[in-house]
Amino acid sequence: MARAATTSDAFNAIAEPRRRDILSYLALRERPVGDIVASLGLEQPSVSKHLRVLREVGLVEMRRDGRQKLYRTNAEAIRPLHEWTGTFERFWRHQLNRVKERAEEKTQVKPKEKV
Amino acid sequence: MARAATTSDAFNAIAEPRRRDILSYLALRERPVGDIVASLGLEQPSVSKHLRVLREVGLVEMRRDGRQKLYRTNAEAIRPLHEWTGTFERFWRHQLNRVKERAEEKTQVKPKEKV
DNA sequence: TTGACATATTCCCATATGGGAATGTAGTAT
DNA sequence: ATACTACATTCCCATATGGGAATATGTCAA
Repeated sequence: MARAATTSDAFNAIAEPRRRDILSYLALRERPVGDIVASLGLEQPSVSKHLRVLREVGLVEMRRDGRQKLYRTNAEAIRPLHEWTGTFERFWRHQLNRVKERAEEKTQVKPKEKV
Repeated sequence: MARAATTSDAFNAIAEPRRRDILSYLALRERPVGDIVASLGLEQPSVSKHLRVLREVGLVEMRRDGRQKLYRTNAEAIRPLHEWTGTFERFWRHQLNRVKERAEEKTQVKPKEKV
């Protein structure tokens, strides 16, 4: 088997940096494709392809407006990623505490240290 | 250009479901490779390859213990992902509020509704 | 209809997979 | 040295890219 499709889930879809840029850009408000092309400096077909991937995993939504298509980020779809990464929060807190403790030990050992 | 390397950053590394499983497994405490193989039911070479990817982007750390190698998750490396996804939190909150508002409107329109 | 505009799709290609199988390497024990 | 254990690497291959170029589709205007 090769690598999983970029459309297999949100984790794969956001692996591409340009798609993350697009998501950030479209989070503020809906925009036509042309705005994305102009603002992010990508080729139009490239943007369309990225939008398709994002749409297939539910990360963006689209509505038609005349001959334009207005896209916007569906933040709800990012939430599971935030929650999954959040399950590690207590671990990096512990790691930080350990670092702090060591720093405090050092301070006790070398009280003359410059602050 | 093809797709970015899985080792290009943490976003690409966690796109693979098995690597996410490994990260969760190794977050609790350090483990030898054999434990991962036994617990997650993957082939040993496959686990070694995934661990290499995770190590190259700093998501796991390793120390030798006799003939074993003990791996553990470096939660700090997951933090940037949590923070990036967190930038969308206010947006999904807004979306939720809108859903709630509409639900409340409905309740006013139909006060006889069963609760 | 014809034309212009906005977006999407298709085709081609270099590249990077992830799995399976086989092999390599390092550490330990005898 | 030999044998065994624990991991890592290599080779092969089917598959899925993402970019560029070209083309197709859809919408509005005259």
